[in-house]
Amino acid sequence: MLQVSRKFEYGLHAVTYLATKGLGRVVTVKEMADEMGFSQEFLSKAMQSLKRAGIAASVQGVKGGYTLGKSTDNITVADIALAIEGKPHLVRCGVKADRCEIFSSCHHRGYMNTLQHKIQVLLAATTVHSLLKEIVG
Amino acid sequence: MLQVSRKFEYGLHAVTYLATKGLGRVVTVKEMADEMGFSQEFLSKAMQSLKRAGIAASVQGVKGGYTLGKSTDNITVADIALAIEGKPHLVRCGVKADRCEIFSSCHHRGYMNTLQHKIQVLLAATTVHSLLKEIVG
DNA sequence: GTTAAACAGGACTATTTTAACCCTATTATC
DNA sequence: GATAATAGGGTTAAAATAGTCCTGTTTAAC
Repeated sequence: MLQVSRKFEYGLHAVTYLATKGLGRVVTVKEMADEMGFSQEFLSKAMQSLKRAGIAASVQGVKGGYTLGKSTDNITVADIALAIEGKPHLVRCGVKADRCEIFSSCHHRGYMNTLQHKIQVLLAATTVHSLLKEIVG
Repeated sequence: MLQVSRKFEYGLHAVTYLATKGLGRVVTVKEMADEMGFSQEFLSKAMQSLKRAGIAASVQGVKGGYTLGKSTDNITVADIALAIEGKPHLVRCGVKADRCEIFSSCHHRGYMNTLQHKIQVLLAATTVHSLLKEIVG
């Protein structure tokens, strides 16, 4: 519970990997998957999500691959989470009200929403740039 | 992702329900399940977890049931989460290192740990007492 | 212009986790 | 002793996640 998905972990690793390679360098999914030791196909899905969100940019064709789509101080952990997992919903009723048996009488929706918002703020407070400093430093 | 489990939701509702009934009143699982409209058996498991953690107290036998085990300002949302879901692990390597393919070369463990800690602080900042004020007010 | 290396993405399968249920104790009241 | 409750182990069912497969498209190199 309250665990990040593997796809998100993959995506985060990929973004920092791209970042350390510099903006110019085009990196293939194969290279990243080999380097980091996880499924190429699955990482590929994560990259596609990141691309759609503008966090990564892709080059198609033979010499193709991915680069970052924005500067590292313009990408937050929250952006990556949103790109890969969509809007967060701490509780079920956030996804669909009918997933909650007691939607109409629920007392916690207010609290849960502010809690979710605070977690969001936490994620948005870290940019890839600041993450990198931790890694290098 | 980053969603609270149903068992936790049940537990939280149960705790606030008990709290509104007052410390003296012994409430059966059946009553709570009926009132809140969810599975009696499953809620029962949540109550057992809460009891083991001292958040709820139980009375066995015919007139038995549950009451709160502590005062409402002595129970935080973090306590309930811990009682029901155990120690939180935002990332897999927190559960078992061998669940992570790149444990030794991972760059994010530090960040993930502080992030988890901050979420923990967030949950610990809300007591059942303060939750109740929101509900009544 | 054909080939090959890469991304794009839909559809499917497998695995894991979560939720729910069943059944048998045990406890205590009447 | 009957009954109404908690206690809890074990099993099944459902849902979410992770991973695979396959086919198409793009483009560089030959």
